[in-house]
Amino acid sequence: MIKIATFNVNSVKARLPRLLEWLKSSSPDIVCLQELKCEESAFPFEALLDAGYNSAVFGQKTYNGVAILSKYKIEDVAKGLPDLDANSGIDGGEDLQARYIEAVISFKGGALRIASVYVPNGGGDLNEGEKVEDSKKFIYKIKFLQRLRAHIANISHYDEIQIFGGDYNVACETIDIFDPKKFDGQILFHPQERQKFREILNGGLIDSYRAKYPHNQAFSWWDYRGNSYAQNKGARIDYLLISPNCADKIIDCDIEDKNVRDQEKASDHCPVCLTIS
DNA sequence: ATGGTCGCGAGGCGA
Repeated sequence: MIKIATFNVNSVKARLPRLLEWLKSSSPDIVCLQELKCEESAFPFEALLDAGYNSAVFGQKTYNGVAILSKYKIEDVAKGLPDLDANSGIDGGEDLQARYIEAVISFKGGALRIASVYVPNGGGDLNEGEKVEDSKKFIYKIKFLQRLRAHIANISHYDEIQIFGGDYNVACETIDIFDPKKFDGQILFHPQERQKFREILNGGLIDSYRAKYPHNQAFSWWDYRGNSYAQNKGARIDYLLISPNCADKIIDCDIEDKNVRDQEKASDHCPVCLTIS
């Protein structure tokens, strides 16, 4: 058995005590982290090594930043999505935002490819009369999802288990957001981003939590504002997407908000976990 | 309620 998790920590430095507590209680083997909000040089490698985890880090000052933690050796680390579309128009063709890291992890009985993904939020203030789907940030989000889908397709022929864990900033279906009518056309639940997310699933990846629990409503993120967690006004935007060859290996999936999201100095996200045989 | 609350870094941006 191997336990894999994804957790948007909203600053790894601010969250370090909470992260270490959770690692101890949950004891995942592999963790995808997002929103480190620090450069690699400031990442708490030693504290995590003391807790039993190796780290591979793609950092960035102030914003973004992704990492992979593992009790096992981390190999073949790749940072950033390959620029598969020369006309992506992102920072002149090269994406300078640290939103994707991928590696191979070997353990007793096998190996898997793991990616930590931080899809752009795509929201924010709009210019006068501007629609969500016309904003620069939203267009960047859609392009990122397209690039991610293309990369997943390009490596889908490998003979290995593949897991793409992360904050996708998209609630997939109406069950995945607390007020789907209110959020229809808004960020996190706009038809265009839901379509792009669905294209990734239709490309062959499986939403492991939904596969295990087809009808459960469970959220992985609650806004800091408006006392949202206490009222359970959240969304399921953090996913562990798995390759089809892993579908029959699912033992359990958990969204671990208890003793995490309700703590003092909590992230606005909670960990999502998957145990496979 | 065009608000609200975090984190970063030192004013405003991003989420």
